Amino acid sequence: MTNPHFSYEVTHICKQSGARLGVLHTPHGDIPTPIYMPVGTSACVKAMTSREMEEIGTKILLSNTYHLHLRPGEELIREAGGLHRFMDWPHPILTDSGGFQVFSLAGIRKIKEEGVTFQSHLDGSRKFISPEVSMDIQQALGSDIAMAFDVCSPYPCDYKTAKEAMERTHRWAERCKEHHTREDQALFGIVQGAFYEDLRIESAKALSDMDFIGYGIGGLSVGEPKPVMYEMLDKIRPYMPEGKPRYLMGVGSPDCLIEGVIRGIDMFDCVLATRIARNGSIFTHRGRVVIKNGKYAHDFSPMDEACDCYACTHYSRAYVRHLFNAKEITAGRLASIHNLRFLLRMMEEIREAIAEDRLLDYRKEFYERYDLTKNF
RNA sequence: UCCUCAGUAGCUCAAUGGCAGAGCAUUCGGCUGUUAACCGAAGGGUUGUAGGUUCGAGCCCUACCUGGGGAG
Repeated sequence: MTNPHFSYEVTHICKQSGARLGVLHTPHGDIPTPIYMPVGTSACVKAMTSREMEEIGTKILLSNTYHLHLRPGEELIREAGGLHRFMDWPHPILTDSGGFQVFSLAGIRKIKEEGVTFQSHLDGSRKFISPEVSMDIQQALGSDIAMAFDVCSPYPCDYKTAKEAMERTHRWAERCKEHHTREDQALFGIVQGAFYEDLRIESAKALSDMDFIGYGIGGLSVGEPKPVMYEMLDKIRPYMPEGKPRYLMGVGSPDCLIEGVIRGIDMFDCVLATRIARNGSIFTHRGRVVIKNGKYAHDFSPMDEACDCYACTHYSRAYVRHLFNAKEITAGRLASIHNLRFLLRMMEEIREAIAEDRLLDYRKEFYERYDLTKNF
């Protein structure tokens, strides 16, 4: 199936690692892959303005069907002229389907074949989202990429439950495809199957047969050890369509980005960078730093001397630490600017490394300088 | 000078005569398709001082010290 608004081309394959370099063309611009997508759940990357998002090099960002449906509602956003205009982001947007919210808000929902009934976390009112409803909402929002409404299973998860969740995800994927009509919006299917190799492979094959424009890999990074996630990626890789973008959903620590790209992933999104930023932690080229710690009270060097972001070129650790200490709202803003820039720049480096066939060297250099066990 | 009230964790305050606590602050940790500017943990005390009563005193009694209020 061809769509005039979307195409994905692989431009280079790293001879050293097999990782791919590509470009995803969308109605709001081209996206170089592999790419990291900052998350703006409620039509806003927390603490950031769209101008700042552009300045740090964001190519595409994420928003969320579930949250925008509850507030302010997709009709208001349609009235505003669509999500791009509403939030002043003229570049690509991907919307998550709400499937993950159904999973993470467990306890106040009931999943049936038809769809999910749940209580709004905002006012307790009864709501219903089905594959069709999710498609309607995402089409009203007008994102460039819509995600299928899936069933995410937990970790650990027994085989029967995982299989049922996967099979329902497949049936729902068909319904999403059936109901999705907007040509200027790409629909991605989502591979599930928990942590069972055969289910993951079965899911990858089933989704491939449905011929989506791109594929999410869901249900990972839900509490399992990293090697377990990496193993799943290795297992399904041969069964993922070669000419389509692969999106590892919800993964975005620096080490996971590299490991994911090496395993053939093209797209990532993650709240980690912005969440830990607001809570006083930052990424640096040497590892994670809890910048609110007392030991930085007199440290007048930048958060990361190797960083080119606005925060690092203008402010010191002591200053940012003071802002956290004083509960100034700018603390979370500066840390967010930095953490997002850190990941975006790292992805730029990864793309360069792929182009120069030296991604394994890049990974080696990364682990030599980036201490996963200590904070500095 | 007298009367009166009050002195408990860095701060503001709890605690029938029966294991001395909370909130905030401090320190440290966690955070992966955001219900998160959030959540968790730890450190911190000769209960103003000195005596007394009591099996047992932060609490009751005496004196003193410090501070607030009042009278003169």
